[in-house]
Amino acid sequence: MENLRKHIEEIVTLTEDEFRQLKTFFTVKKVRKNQYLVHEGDDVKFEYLVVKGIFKVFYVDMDGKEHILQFARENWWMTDYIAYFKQVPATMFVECIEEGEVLCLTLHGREKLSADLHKMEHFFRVKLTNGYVALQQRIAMLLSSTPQQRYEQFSKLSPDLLQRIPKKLIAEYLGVSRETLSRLYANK
Amino acid sequence: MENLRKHIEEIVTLTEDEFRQLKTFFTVKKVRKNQYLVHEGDDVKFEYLVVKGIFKVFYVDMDGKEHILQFARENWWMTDYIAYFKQVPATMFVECIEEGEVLCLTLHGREKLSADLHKMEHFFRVKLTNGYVALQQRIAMLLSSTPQQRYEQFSKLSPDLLQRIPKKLIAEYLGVSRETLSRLYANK
DNA sequence: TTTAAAAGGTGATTTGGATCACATTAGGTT
DNA sequence: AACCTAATGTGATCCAAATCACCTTTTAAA
Repeated sequence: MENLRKHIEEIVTLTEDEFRQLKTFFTVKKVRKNQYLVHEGDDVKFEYLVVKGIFKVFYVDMDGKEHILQFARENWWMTDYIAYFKQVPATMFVECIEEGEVLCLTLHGREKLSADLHKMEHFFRVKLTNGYVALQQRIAMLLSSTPQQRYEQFSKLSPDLLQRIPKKLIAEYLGVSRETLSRLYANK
Repeated sequence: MENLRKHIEEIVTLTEDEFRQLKTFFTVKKVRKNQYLVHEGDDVKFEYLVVKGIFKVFYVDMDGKEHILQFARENWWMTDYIAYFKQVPATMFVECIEEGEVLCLTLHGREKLSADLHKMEHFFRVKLTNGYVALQQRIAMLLSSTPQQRYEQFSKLSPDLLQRIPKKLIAEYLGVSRETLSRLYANK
């Protein structure tokens, strides 16, 4: 919960009272490797703030292939947002890659916090703004760049992930085959 | 300005006073076909709410090819959000496809409105939430679907655009070549 | 109404990656 | 340590879509 306060106060400052009120909306959950937080078909009750560990948000297409929408780590928020916001069954999975801990927040909690505390509505808006921009950049990348460029961009942005997680997953994130990715860094 | 009120009140209700205050932040601008609202390299002062007309948000890659991030029409918001939010030079263009009219809002105006009126912060958060979800769905599409499926999805979502704008632009939006797109609907 | 330019269609050719098929290595488990 | 499974690298083959080239049709402009 200490992290939570620090995380939020990167954007807005909270009084003791506000924080006391706020934290009642969050619950802590430890997660082991390979454990699912969200499974396709689920009714998605929570979004998660990662305190520790690494997670992937992915879906399985009609051919059974996995595609990763997001890697999440410390201080990242994640869930199947389509299901969470629209209150429809999940089409995605959220799975733990490296064991860790998350804070869980219900949609009701999120909306209550936003309504009660203007500050928190601001916090969520800023977060969404950043997320929106990041997604647009990802779309730009998917529309125009070659596997080579995608790989280079990824290694610049997340050099550590490159080491810590299987290359197969990186391929699923970049939208190239495992084999092609492998040949890329062989090439230089 | 009538549209503006209606548009905002789809999400929050405003008092007369609030609306009077709010509308001072917007300016009207008529736009002709082929006119640019944002040009690569620009300092992006505004985001735009489309009142009338059709617009495209695109960028030009290193090979000189255009890629369309967004089509915008009545009641859509648009700009080069990366440049607008981060206050860096534009890497994108916003160009008018069918003449129309937009309402312009500065980043300062947006932030002021959000700070002064909790309602408006809520409005923008809800809008961003929807936008975020839409972008995620677009990424999912780009990661997994075939040109065929992209075309079908697009014609389901925007059958009218299919008629009103050049197929070349649709190809640039879907991330397939003009020729491939042409052969797709020849096929059925 | 003529002329030019943009949009659209379609065959032929090329090609970047996907796919397939193995071999090798690294990790994890009992 | 032995065993099994996951991760990775790499050659060979294949294929969907890009590219190239050109023609027809539509639209807009002079």
